Amino acid sequence: MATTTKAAQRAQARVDYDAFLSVCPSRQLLDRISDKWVVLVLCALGGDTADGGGAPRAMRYSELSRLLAGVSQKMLTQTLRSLERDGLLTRTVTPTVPVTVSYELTDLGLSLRDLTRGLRHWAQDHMAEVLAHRDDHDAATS
Amino acid sequence: MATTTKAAQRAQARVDYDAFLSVCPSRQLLDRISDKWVVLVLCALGGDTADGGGAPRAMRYSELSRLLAGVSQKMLTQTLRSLERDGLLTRTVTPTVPVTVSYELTDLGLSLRDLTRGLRHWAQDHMAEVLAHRDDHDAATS
DNA sequence: CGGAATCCTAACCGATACTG
DNA sequence: CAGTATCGGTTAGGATTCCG
Repeated sequence: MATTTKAAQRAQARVDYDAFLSVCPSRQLLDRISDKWVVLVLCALGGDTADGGGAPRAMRYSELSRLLAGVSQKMLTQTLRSLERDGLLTRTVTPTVPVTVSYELTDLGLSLRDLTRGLRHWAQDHMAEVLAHRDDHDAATS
Repeated sequence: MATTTKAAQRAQARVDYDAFLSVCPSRQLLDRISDKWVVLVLCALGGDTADGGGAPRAMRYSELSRLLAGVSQKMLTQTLRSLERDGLLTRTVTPTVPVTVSYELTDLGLSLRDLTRGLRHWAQDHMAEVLAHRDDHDAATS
């Protein structure tokens, strides 16, 4: 055995490359932010509906579920949990007869929402352009 | 058989819910943007390195590969292809002896980079805050 | 109502090997 | 150098069912 071993080389590489983006602490957050459902939940709770208007407001679980629709309750719950854990939203349980739970963005969550809103608007604004490029490319490489 | 059938109900639901966010055309773009490697490639080509400075510049495949490091060539190629297809960057092949390929952001890509840069900065700025919340939460739910 | 637990498939993604 | 092709492990994520 012994002799170099690819594993050792890989381990070394894993140390070397970390310089730029890999273990940068913001990477973990970036990964979290770059989650599809995270962005959508932020949009929903932030009142950033399709028309771009609306004020932030608390919403109940079922309300979110209905609004985001395409999401399974598993993903919704999972997303809400992680956002709560990170302090981007608060979860309030009201022990009424059938339990009532409402979610609301914190200041931290609101600040992030401003950015995700930008992403949404960019997507809307440049949609046509991107689709045009896509067609050109597909036609050229057919 | 016949009788309602859950499948039919689900099919109906699938039509109903599309109103808000599901089939909104910006959703497809949002999904693309919300990709980890897409954001990193944009940062790299946009000159948005860890220190936040730098001007956009063309980069070669191997250069990107080295800079992003954690990425496999499969993911890098795949990401670059999709970005090229969407017109966010250009791929230029120079038929030198060993082929030279360089990638550069288009205006469209640059406009998106401005947003992803914002995300990166948000992540850096609020990193500590998020981690603090996370600790609190973990301690409370232990 | 608002979840948690289970199962199970589809996709992502990394490692390897081969091409031009 | 800059890819493509293939295989396999890991995980995301959907459907279903049950619980407080």
